[in-house]
Amino acid sequence: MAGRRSRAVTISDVASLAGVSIATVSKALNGKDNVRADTRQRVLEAAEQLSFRPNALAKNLLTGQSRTVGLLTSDSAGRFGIPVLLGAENAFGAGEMAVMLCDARGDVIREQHHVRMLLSRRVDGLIVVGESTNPRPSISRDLPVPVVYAYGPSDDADDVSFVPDDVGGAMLAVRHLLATGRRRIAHVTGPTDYKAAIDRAEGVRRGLAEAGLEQAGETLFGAWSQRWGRQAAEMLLMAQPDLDAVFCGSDQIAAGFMETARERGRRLPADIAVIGYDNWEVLSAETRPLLTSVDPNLERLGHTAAQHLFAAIDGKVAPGIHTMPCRLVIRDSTAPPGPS
Amino acid sequence: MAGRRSRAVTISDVASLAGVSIATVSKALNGKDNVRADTRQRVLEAAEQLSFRPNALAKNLLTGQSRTVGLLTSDSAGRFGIPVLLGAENAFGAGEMAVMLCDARGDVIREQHHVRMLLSRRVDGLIVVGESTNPRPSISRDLPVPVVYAYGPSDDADDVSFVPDDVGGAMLAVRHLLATGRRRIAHVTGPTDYKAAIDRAEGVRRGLAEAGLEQAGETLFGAWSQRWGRQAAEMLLMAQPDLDAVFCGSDQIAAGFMETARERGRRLPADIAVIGYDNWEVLSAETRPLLTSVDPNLERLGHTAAQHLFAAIDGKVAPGIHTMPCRLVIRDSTAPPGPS
DNA sequence: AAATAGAACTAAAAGGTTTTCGGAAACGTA
DNA sequence: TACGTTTCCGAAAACCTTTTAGTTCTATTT
Repeated sequence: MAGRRSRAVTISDVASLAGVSIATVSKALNGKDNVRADTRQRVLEAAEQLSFRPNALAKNLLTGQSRTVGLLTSDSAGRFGIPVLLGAENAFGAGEMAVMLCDARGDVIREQHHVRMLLSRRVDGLIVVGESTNPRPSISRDLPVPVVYAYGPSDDADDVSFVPDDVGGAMLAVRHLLATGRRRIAHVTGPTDYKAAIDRAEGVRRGLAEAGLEQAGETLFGAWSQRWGRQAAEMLLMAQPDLDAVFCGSDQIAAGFMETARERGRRLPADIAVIGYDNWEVLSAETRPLLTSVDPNLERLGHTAAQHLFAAIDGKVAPGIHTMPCRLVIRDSTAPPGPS
Repeated sequence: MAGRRSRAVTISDVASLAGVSIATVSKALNGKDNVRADTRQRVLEAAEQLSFRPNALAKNLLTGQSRTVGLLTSDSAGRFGIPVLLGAENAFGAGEMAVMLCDARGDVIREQHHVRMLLSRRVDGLIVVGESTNPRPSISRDLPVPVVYAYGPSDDADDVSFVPDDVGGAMLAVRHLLATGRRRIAHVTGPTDYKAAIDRAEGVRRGLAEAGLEQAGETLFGAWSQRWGRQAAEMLLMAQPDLDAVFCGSDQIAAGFMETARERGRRLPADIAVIGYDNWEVLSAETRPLLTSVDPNLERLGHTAAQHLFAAIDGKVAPGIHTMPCRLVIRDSTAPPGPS
């Protein structure tokens, strides 16, 4: 066990041991000029011997920058926050930046509390991760540091937001279905109070319009759950017996749909092709057949958000809502009907 | 947008505005004695007016404590790390503690890098979250701060580790199956190189031994996936036609098992009861019937780990591996066979 | 040998806060 | 008035590092 509360070793300790001034130690350790090679060597050895680590607190106090950003999330489950965090950490990684993670659990009070705490620690910037793609109240007003919104955009057009291109993602899916010969395409998605559901439905409309086709029935709005997928399958298979493809608004819906479709004797993907959304490997890599899915590229989104936060810290701001392209991960559930 | 690089307001600004010394401001703001009520009021108003936030960097430099802990995780997906993080954040929350999250992605070099970075920032302690319950190399040697291991224990018995009680969790499951009248119980679980799989199998053995019963066939070790659950179901239903319960080592395995069992015409839970492990709501709340599952209580584990880290920071260490009890979440998949 | 240029090094200040200690004011008592 | 006691306030030190401006050393040139 650790915990010896022995006073931490400081730059002066290194200086005494090496027999030089602290200024020289600082320069030697930071690779600055005007230090003789053998002196630098002596300092390095002394530092090594004492296992000296410069106190970042002191350095940061001096420079006024903490080399830290706050990541404020609301989705405790981490479904969307985590990939963004990973991307951000990746972008910062090499640069010795640290991420302080705070989960507000959808509570405004807690969020304000966290913001205050982060500000008093002098974070250099903030990334706010929404729990959905619905716009959320801005917190940037009167904050002394730049803020970047990821996944859920700010409702203030002057803020910088990065969101996945749900319309484009849905179009990718539809185009792929059309390219593999499907023509009677239905769409099952989540609740109407999710912008993601509305956007994806719009993408379907546009994708089909491009090809001069009609959607097979109205978009079915429900929930993001597997259960709704099963329920929608019952309805669709009954109402539209000649359906040859379904684009689902989430992998969960798709998993549910496929389960019921199989039970009802439809061959997948021969009779009906299925595409999901989110490319949540837990599901998409476990369905039968393996599920083709739209991947919103969240890790890249986080990466980009972090890079832009960097730029904003340096004063280069690019306000507005930036939509980030999705990509389609093609698996077995959309193989062409084929002769097999 | 924010980003005005106006010099941050300091305690001196407040002092000037209130017409007192900075010492008085400090005392007034921190609720110390020896400051007259009206003076304190004046200071508070001045601070409010300038929206002054004390610079935590300066305070921490002085006290030598950063009121920050590092959370080092290896499971990028966050499957286990996140609940632990939430629990830890909860435990710290009120106390103005902050969490710096670092993901090492299973890379030793990256881990060391992160540890160095955290130490130079003078974190008060470290929580290390393993990616499995297998013991992992200790990092506590020669670290100047206390370390607590969560989920994956340290291989050094002098360290403090908190792990879920997998043996006990499995016993809970078996006892529940026995209590609902099941007698021919099989066990399907993950790969043998996971301690979790071994432990749960051991729990099954003990649970059945308590009741003087034999396990229905050998434990089937495979993978943690749904696919393996389906495969195991094929084998089990063939080899042991009179099976009346299956305890699965993960919810994914259970979901796969149930899917195939249904396809093979078994009525669930009438013919066969099923229990999963992890209580991963994404799955357990979506299976048909809803899945009874052992919940390893990870959030509580994280909470406890954080509390003990606190204690360790204050010098109270309790070395050893502490196993934390699981709880059984009973849903429909284990309803008694009943007359219905 | 002296002068000079350049390299190598150091003293000191700065950054914002808390805390200690000494001093001043206010008040009561003799 | 003189003195003691509280009560309140402020000056200054401490935390640890980086940077600036200045000082000392070394080597080269005259």
